[in-house]
Amino acid sequence: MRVFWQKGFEATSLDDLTGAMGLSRSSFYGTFDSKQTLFLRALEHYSRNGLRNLKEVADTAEGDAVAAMMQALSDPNGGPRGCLLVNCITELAPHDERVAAIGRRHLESIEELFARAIDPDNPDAVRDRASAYSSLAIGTLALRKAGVPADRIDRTLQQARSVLSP
Amino acid sequence: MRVFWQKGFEATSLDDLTGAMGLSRSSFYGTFDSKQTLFLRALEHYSRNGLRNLKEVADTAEGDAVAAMMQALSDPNGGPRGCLLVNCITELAPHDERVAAIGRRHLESIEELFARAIDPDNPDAVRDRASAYSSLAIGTLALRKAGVPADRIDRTLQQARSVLSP
DNA sequence: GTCTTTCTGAAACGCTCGGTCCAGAAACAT
DNA sequence: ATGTTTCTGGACCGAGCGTTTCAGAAAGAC
Repeated sequence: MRVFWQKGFEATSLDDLTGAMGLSRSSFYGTFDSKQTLFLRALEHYSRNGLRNLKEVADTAEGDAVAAMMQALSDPNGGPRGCLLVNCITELAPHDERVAAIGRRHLESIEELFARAIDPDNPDAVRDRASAYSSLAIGTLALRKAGVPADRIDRTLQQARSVLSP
Repeated sequence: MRVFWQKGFEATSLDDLTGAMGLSRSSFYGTFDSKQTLFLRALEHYSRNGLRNLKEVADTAEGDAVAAMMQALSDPNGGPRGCLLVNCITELAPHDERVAAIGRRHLESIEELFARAIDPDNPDAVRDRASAYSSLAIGTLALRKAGVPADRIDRTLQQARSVLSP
């Protein structure tokens, strides 16, 4: 998962994978069906993990939970290259429906977490606002990858939040 | 440019390019230095074109110019796969500073167009808001690529705009 | 016409890719 | 120790990649 995260699917070679896992090629193919299969499993794993972490951020945030979630999404500290699933959506979803489906499910879960954070009693009513928050956080990932300074991105998020808040 | 747009850099082969241009391999290498060089030129061309179009959308919009711009950015009708430059930022910018630089310049120009549309007299004062608009539009591109229905995306944009408006 | 320059189709180059194969090492049971 | 099963390093495969090369066609100059 970590290798795919760093390099993307196409740019990751079998040698990269076996090297990172300490496996020989034969063991690799004895354990996994193919690079594709491993990749899809890595995506599922990433999604589960990411959603669990985000939920924890939302639950343990002191003060504004939405702000904490946006910060976590927009600045994946430790994550080597933004959000793995967003990268994959951009790279592969238009040509691979399985990837698109995993990505769709992941994004919808994020929106739901936002909606619950905004209004725990009536999350359905704030669904569109939740969607706006998550789209905004995802958008800033592109800025970050392009090398826009972190403080400018933070100001953007802060500005958006202060206006989007109820 | 169109081929790179559809398939991304890595997935585009020399045969794809020469086929689309009606050139033989020798003519291709006689005209361009390499796939890389052609790619960077295609990016520059795309950026120029896209900014010109967006400016025209902003200038000729009847009613809310910001809304028209966001619609244009988020739904690249005719564009085969979202915004070429956003795709490239995701795929290549972390490993190629030249791509990152072109992307950064492009994003900054988009923000400036938004700022001018929001307040022609004092664009600098609304820079952060402009940045939020463009990040939001870019974020929805990911939703679209993942296959989220268009009407949901439109509602998201509308919701965000109505709250972000001054 | 002929000479010169510019172009181009096709073959080939060296390399890397994802995936397969198998002789033999390692582990285990008896 | 022996027989059986499980694993693995490394060679190998066919295919595709970006790039180079070059004989010969096309075009132009005179």
